[in-house]
Amino acid sequence: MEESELFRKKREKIESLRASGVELYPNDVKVTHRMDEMQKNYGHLDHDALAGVEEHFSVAGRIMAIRDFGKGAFIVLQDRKGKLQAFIRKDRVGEKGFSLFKSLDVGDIAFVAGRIFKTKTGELTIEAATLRLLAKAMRFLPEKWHGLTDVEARYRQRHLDLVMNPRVREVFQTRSRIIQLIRQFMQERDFLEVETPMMQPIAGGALARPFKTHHNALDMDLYLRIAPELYLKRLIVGGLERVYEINRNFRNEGISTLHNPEFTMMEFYMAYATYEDLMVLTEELLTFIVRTLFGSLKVTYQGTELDFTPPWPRMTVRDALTRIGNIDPGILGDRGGLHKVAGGMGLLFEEHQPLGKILMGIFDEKVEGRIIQPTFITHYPIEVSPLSRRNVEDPSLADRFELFIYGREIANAFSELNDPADQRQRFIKQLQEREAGDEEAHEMDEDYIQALEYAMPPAAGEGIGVDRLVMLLTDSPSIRDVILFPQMRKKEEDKEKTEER
RNA sequence: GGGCCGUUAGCUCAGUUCGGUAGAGCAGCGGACUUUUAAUCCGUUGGUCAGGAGUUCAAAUCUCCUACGGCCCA
Repeated sequence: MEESELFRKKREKIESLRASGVELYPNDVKVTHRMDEMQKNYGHLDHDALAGVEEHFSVAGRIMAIRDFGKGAFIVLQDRKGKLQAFIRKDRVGEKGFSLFKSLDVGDIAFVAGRIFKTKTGELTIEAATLRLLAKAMRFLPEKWHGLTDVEARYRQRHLDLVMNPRVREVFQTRSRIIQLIRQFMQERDFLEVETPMMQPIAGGALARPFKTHHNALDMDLYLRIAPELYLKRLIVGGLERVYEINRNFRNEGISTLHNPEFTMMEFYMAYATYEDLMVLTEELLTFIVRTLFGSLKVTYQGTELDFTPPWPRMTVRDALTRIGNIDPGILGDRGGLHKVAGGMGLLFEEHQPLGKILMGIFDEKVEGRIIQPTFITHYPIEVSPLSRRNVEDPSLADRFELFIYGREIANAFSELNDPADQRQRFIKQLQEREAGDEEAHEMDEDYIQALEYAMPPAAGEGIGVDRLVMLLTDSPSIRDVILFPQMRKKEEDKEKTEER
């Protein structure tokens, strides 16, 4: 690619700097303080109080601004947690230090050591006794005032987004905190964190299209997992009783503000528990996270207040369809009526499709988006729940719930099906649907059935969509805002490069 | 998959209505300035107008195709 004049000049400037003996990328300084702790510990002191602080401070960070006055200047340094202004005076850093300063640019990484003081305008400032260049930037940062706003550039060059937008750094710090709180909560309840295969010979545990790959040495097709479920339940068979995993799932489907092909799921299984126990546990987990983060159970998401105060409403799929979706209860068991209603919404179902599937299609259309406050929806049709335990009173229903918040599915849980004979029948049903053209239907997994034949204790399990949870708790409108490197199409020039190879 | 909108300097954006020599701010470069806060002041460089084709005496602007992105719908 043709280099613009701007970059050419910059490169020449830096080469002459290198030729003059300035080390461009040294790594021999010790940083003693962080910007945010300095602001916190000394920001409130006045000029005279700071004059009594004898301590020397060593800080480093990216130069975000330079305000030059000839024989003195202010530079703004940014580290991972904050910013601090440094004052460079010719009569303090000396001739050599000052000429180094004159070569510095916005975007460079610099080191400053010295004492602190307050300026006339009341800003905490470190006065440089020592100034070092730590890493020279070859490229220009985006504009200081507007920053980087182009969403495509923000996702493709997340490093720049992170440099320029403090809010983005906060989102990912909060994401890390949320995951840490999940681990703390699960550990306190004696759950064991485990890792199960990401590459599986059969992509099971959910109804979705997988990514396919191939192992050369074994000459064997493998799938990136769509869920860890069947492996985690093998661990329940093995007697671990309480396990969880926080890891990526991969689904070969569309991309939207709610879907990324790889996304993070917290999935856990608990022996001797039912889906009803998990509703309580879910309330406890989320309220623990929300309360720790906000000190309150009320969170504003995109201008809407979400109230996490338990207990959260519980409603069956059937009731939700009639009360929230305004579907005539008389047609819920009537195939003809359901087809008509679904058709009216532009949903086309073939004749052989099970009733439960049509029901859930209507649910997705008419109900899901309208559930704003945290709500458990229970009693799912058995046909769309091939791994769930059957309800004792009504065998057409599963002992299952999903948690919805702000119109989105956040969690999915059920009492586990541990009867191997029933599990085999369910897989056979799924196979029939697959043969009828449903690519998302579950595959037969003999190995898993064999594991169940050794007896799995009664158990319940749940998956929580971590990205979507982080969206809610960071007020992020798109899943791409909470995934550091969301999936993007290749740019044209990259495609050409690939073809050249 | 469909609809709408967008892509102009390193960044943020005008310019497209109604075709007539490509603009601003920041950044950069040169200069002044030792307590500034988007520092200020003087001067100044920088463009494959996403890519391609077409219409036209003339296209950033009109038409078509392609790529990428955003929002909405499926």
